[in-house]
Amino acid sequence: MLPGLLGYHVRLAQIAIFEDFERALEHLGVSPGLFALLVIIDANPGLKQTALAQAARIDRSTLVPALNKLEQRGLVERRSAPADRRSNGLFLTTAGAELLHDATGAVREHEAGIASGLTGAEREQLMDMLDRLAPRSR
Amino acid sequence: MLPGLLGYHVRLAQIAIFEDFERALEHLGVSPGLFALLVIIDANPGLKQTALAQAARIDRSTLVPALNKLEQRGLVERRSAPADRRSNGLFLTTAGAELLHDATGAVREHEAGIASGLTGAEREQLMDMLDRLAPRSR
DNA sequence: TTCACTTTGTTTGACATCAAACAATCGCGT
DNA sequence: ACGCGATTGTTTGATGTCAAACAAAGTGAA
Repeated sequence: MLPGLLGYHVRLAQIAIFEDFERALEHLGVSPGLFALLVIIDANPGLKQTALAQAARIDRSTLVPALNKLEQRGLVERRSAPADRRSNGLFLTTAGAELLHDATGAVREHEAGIASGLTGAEREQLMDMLDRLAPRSR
Repeated sequence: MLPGLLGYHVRLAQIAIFEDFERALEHLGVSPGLFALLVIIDANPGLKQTALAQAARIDRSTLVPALNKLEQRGLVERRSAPADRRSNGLFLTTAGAELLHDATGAVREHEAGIASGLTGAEREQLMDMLDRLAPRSR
């Protein structure tokens, strides 16, 4: 039964990919979730926490301890916005930008590794088909 | 950056599929994880807990509260094995088998829904490519 | 202006998960 | 027969996640 279900294969692939990602970026202390946060902040300096949570597809409340960790490690800064004293603008520190640079290189190698069983065209097609899955939920 | 990564697309697909699954089987109180357990027990009556955990790709310790819930709901039985007093043989009750039957029908509809944007051939190809991902981890 | 409603970040509670430690039991080698 | 190591199920602790509730701050309508 299970081997005929798309969700089963997607879940197994997800587990395998995240395990490989963790292994590839272990020396940098970067998980898939933290990497996504760094990438989004880097591309959108000054982003509010709520907006970052939406972009990263996690709950506002889940983001809080993650940002605390990144801030304690000196990778991200929360600057209270002058216009709206409720919200924080998020910025990468120099150390954060450097770590993101190193992590990006490691992620590229990881990506090549997990896709090594696929041709370039298959890889594109795979991402395309994944995006067309579960249309009701999008 | 993120939209070029396989892991990103797989994760989004995974979230969407599980959300749809939850919605489709909400009336039965069956999550993807519990469904997998029922399917595996049904196909392998008398299975030990450790073996079930391996088959379902979860930790032995994670299985304990899940089985407690299934047992409390009267869907699964733990029968202590006469040959090895450490282990429990797992069996579906009549109620468990009936629930699994209903759930299987709902899962078939769910599967058709999430795959509605794909042709049958694409669906097969998608599962095949997912299985060829992250070869280092298999 | 004032007051209800919304937004923002945070705290708390519930739950799934893994890893480590544990007692009970088993099995094997001597 | 005995004892050491492995196995089995469980408990405990840490982490990541969502949902609900909350205070502080902003917004808009009467």
